[in-house]
Amino acid sequence: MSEKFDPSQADGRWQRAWDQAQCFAADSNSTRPKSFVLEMFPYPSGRIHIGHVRNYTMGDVLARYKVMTGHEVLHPMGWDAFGMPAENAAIERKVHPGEWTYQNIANMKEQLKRLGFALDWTREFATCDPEYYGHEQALFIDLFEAGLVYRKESAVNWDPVDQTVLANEQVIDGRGWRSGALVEKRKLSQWFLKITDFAQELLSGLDELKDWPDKVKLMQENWIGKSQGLQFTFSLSDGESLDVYTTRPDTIFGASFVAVAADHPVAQKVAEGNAEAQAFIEKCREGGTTAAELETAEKLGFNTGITARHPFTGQDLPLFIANFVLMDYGTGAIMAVPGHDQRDFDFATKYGLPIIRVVAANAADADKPFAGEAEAGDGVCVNSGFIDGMSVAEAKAAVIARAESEGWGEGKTVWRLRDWGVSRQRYWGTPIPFIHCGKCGVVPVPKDQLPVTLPEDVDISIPGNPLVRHPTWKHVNCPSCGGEAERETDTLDTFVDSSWYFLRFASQPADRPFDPQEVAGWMPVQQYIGGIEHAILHLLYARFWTRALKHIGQIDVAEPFASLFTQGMVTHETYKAGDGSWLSPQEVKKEGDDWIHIESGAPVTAGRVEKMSKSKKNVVDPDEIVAQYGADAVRWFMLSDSPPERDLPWSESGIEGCGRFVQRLWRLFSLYDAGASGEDEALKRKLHQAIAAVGEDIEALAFNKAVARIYELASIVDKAAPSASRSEAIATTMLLVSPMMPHLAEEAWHAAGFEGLAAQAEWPPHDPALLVEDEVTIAVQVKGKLRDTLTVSKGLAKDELESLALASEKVQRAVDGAQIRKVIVVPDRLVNLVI
RNA sequence: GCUGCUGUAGCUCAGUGGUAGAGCGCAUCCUUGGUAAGGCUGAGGUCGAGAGUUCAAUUCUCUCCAGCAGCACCA
Repeated sequence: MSEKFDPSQADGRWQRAWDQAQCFAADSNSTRPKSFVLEMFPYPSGRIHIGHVRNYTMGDVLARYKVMTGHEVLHPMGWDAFGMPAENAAIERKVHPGEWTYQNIANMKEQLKRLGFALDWTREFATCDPEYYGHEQALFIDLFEAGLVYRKESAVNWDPVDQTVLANEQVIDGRGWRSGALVEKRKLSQWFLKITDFAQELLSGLDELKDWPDKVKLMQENWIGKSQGLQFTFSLSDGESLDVYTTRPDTIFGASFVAVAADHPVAQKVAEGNAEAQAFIEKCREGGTTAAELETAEKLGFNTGITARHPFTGQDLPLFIANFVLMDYGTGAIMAVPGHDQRDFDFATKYGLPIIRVVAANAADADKPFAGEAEAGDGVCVNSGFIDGMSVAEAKAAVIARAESEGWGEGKTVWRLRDWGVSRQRYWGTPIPFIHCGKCGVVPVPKDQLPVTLPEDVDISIPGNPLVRHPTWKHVNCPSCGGEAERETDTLDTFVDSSWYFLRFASQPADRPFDPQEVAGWMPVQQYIGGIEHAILHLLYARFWTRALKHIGQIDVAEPFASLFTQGMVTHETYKAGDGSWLSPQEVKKEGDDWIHIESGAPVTAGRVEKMSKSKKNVVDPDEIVAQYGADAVRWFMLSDSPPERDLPWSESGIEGCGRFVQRLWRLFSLYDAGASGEDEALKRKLHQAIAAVGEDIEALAFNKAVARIYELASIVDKAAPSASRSEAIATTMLLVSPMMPHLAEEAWHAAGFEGLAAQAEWPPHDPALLVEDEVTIAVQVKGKLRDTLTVSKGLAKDELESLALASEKVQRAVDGAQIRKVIVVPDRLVNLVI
């Protein structure tokens, strides 16, 4: 064995060996238990960043561990390759988006390979491969035929300069993020997926996801936003009627006014003959919608002069147009109960409207005044006619029942979730496979004509969708009547591409999207790992697609990801110069307690530890550190220190320490001696405890704990005297670190003379009998304070422990002749003398 | 405002109803043919604050404080 481990030549050598042995190609026909380990596939932006390295290292350790514990593992990798950055790059660099994308994929694949990930590259694909998106088009048509896809006029953000629709996130302060043009609301015919049909399923399905973080489930629950209440109709004084929705029908007797949104038809009608109302509506529209603005925005209203008749009391309630009522939730109109809703309370206070108590802690408090704010809590109904004395829950049911029997309202469930608009007026996406015919309407492209591919000869540098202005692409004959027709020129939201890619990883027939049998063998994904930023959209869409495909009978699994893990970010310190510009960590140094700029000597502000980003200059390039320290040290660092779900602060000393530990293990491994003899019982126990603990930690994704165990084991083995037991411990340690430091493990395994690859070796079994110590240390306390310890054999009887404790000189001194009132003996743990 | 998570050594984190731990960092010493390094030894903790339960609380319960994150005029 050489004296140092040299990653620069060992890493590549073992990576090639794994390739040649096809170690990580998944066999769908294997009889072993199957395990599908998946990390969220990357967008091919050009370079792997450190967050990818952390994400994929975690999945890799689990995948390698699963291989070693006898599983047939599917651990694939691919590319979420459609999207806007490719179009932007095309504009900036005058290259075709496809060329740019595939070049990035080639580069990033090389980077991933240098990290030694145990990936099945035979199943690699990019979502921009016509083969992949062709199957996606087929699935889209299937969903259309099942009634889960429809078209509807919908208001979109339209950038008049770039001639495109923008996502909400791309509109900043009302302007297009790139053009800076004022964004217009435009009505366009858009494609939608009926995710709302699955709202209840997606909500109740969360309960079955035992191995998902509560945080993510809660976020999805909020997003789906189920609320139950009463929708009912007010008769208005102008002869019309108005529907309102409330989740608090129990407070209906406390309603003192009615309010509609500025965009509500009732408000529009009032504005027709009333300039003042018109001006008020305009003012409402100007209001911002950010959280901060909402926090401080004053409640404003306009009294229409119309009144609404209360269904129970017959009272005439004034009807306001109010800025805090939203058109797109419920019916866009509310009954306002100032006593029990803070917004209504603020409004009523401002406009001098009655504030009536209808819920109180008990009947005696029926006329208790309000303490300056609304009371939203539970209690009993008061001042409320026939529901007086009922609990809030009883009253809700009673009011709904009465409304239904009298025919002026009904119990209703309202969802915050909206149908998913998937139309994008973009080039670099999956073409929506439909044809518009003047005679036949919207006709799906016949499946034998799929894929509908993107034309290559496009000029993307001028604004607008190149598919629209392409000379020939959109002109086709109607598949139904044969007449002249036009292709749909919208492409699909890229979230569609990532909503079913795991199925394509599991099964890749040429003639259909996937094979249901094969999918059944692999799905659901046993462990999915990715960033928390996808907690809602991607994970909800993927759950929806899976359920939709089950609904139309294509697969038999309802939830795609049995277990989800959201890993933390990699962070780094930030530094700012006096002029506010960011400095990289290489440009600064610490002098005493202050930071200074190395070049100029000027003082520098050490900023927060933040997510690595180019703009803040606190990035570390994976390639550079792999070249410097080797893949194993980098992988080890990604796993050590922080728990995987928390942020990991990058540090120079940390990676150096990891590099040293790799060498330290190498020296330890070089002590392996097949001919050593002699038993070391104590070492054996430590070894078997470590085997069990490391395995448990990896299965629980507690990688930092597994790392700590290995540090501990390495110290113990290092200090042990040579023996057959020590050699066994050294060889076993090679296997224990193999999932985390696979290159070092292979090199040592090979140098020690073992056959085969460490990556394919069996995970060392542990002997449960060796997990318990045969000697234990007993604490001896006097009045709960530790006075002495005793080392005794395990399982010693209580009375023997007691007499041993009393015999202790230190204990006698502490007792100091006092009378012992009680003795507490916990076998194998302690003796406590109470005096 | 609502919801969730986190407070243990200088830093990053394990852990436990009964003796407070690891890595890094720091200090001392040794090695100077493992050397842009290796090793020995060591210092360092009111386990966020307070109260309760208990023979015994860092651990269980409650209250509070601080930090982080998500959601939010959702009727």
